[in-house]
Amino acid sequence: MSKCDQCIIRQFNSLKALGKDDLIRISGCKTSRFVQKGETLFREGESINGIFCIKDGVCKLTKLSANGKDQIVKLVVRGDLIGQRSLVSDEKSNLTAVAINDMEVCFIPKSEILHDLAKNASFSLDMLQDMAKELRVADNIIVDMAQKSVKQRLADVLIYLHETFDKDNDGFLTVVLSREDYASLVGTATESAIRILSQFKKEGLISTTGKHVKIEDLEGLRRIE
Amino acid sequence: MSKCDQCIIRQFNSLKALGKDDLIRISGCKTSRFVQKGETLFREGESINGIFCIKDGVCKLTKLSANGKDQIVKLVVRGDLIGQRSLVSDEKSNLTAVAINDMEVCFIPKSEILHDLAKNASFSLDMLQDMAKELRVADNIIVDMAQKSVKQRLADVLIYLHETFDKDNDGFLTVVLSREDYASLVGTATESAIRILSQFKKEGLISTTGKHVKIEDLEGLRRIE
DNA sequence: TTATACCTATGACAAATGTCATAAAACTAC
DNA sequence: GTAGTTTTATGACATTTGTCATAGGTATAA
Repeated sequence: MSKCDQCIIRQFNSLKALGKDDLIRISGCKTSRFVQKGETLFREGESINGIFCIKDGVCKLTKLSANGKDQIVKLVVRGDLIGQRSLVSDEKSNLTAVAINDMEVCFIPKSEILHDLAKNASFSLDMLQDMAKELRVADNIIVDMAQKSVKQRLADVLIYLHETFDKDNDGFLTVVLSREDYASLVGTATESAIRILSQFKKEGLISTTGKHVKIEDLEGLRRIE
Repeated sequence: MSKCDQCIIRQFNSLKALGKDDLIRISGCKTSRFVQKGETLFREGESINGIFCIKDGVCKLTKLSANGKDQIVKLVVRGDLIGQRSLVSDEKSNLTAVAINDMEVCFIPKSEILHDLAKNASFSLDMLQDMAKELRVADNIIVDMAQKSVKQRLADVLIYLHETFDKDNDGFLTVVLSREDYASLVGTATESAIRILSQFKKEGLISTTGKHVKIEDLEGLRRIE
């Protein structure tokens, strides 16, 4: 089993604030797990009792809305932690996590993390900063949802994907989302997402092959209004 | 000048986690301030360099959207703290704060709070929990913005106001918002908000006199879809 | 490979929401 | 109180978005 203190992933999240001895202690009780594409990591309403550290892959955090549709609240990528909120507020998860890729995740039980939160001020400050950042992003999403058109939001998502994820040799995004996922990210009907993506394709802003998407004209997407 | 350790307001926020000696130290450097209705506490992009504790009154936190409209992200009430995010992430404010009522606020400079964050684990844990809660609320708002109709969102806002704020002798809400504020809270055009409020009035769900609103049929509002 | 299920695409239409114009009401300053 | 200004109200219409139906593609497993 790999050790946390030798894991480069932790450089990308709050775990970097921990010292070597803490990391070794955590190594001893963490579990590692492979999650297949489409598999559910945890569901809304479940107690997670720990945090997940994403070693590889991508997953979507969704929330069931009043009308029965799942809405994607956030994409979580390699290096991110999930479950901090439920951990510190000692509540059940408000979100469902589903793998979009094959993933590799580590799970650190609650007690270990709480131990560090209570003892290590720089660790809890780091986590506080992380949450502050998430909150700022959430504020931006709220405003965008309220004020931007579906077309703009979809363009934003494409720009975000382009800036966040790798491309293959032909320039296609390595994250492959269904049209339903795109719809769920921007909060619209699947048909609307399909229609707008078709339009973007016609306008030469993107190209698609099946579910694979390539951004052809980033500046054009930025100009969408 | 009143002392923090004798202030009941702190029971409602993270400051309750501080001990008497810390509170007395803070008392010594805090400032107290009256803010008139309509006055701006701080603007998006400014450095706040501390946190505000709302002793009395209500204010709106808004964010300028790409299309130039102000969107209300949150209402902040008596007992709430503002500025924690910018404080811990050491960034300029991402929101503008404008008083909706006459307010009384205390301002605690950054250095004092950081001192406590670094030293007092239960204080920083409390603040962490507070932010976790805000984040959960933000997730809910994102989903609502994406999935609910304007009418539903406006009904939600009315229910929220009814549950959060006091009523006068005739049952009217003591918070008085302009139609523009209502529109900005749900993310719609002012005319749309006016139209829907008129409709609610016709249906007997609310009654209005000028800007004053009274919820007449809470259950009816909950049934809106 | 083929059958099957699922996903994508598109048209037609309905419903929701935004925009512009204008009038009435409410608020403010004098 | 009155004049002037802002806010609220409402109609008419344009635009956006959602819904339903249906057809064609694509992936997957036996």
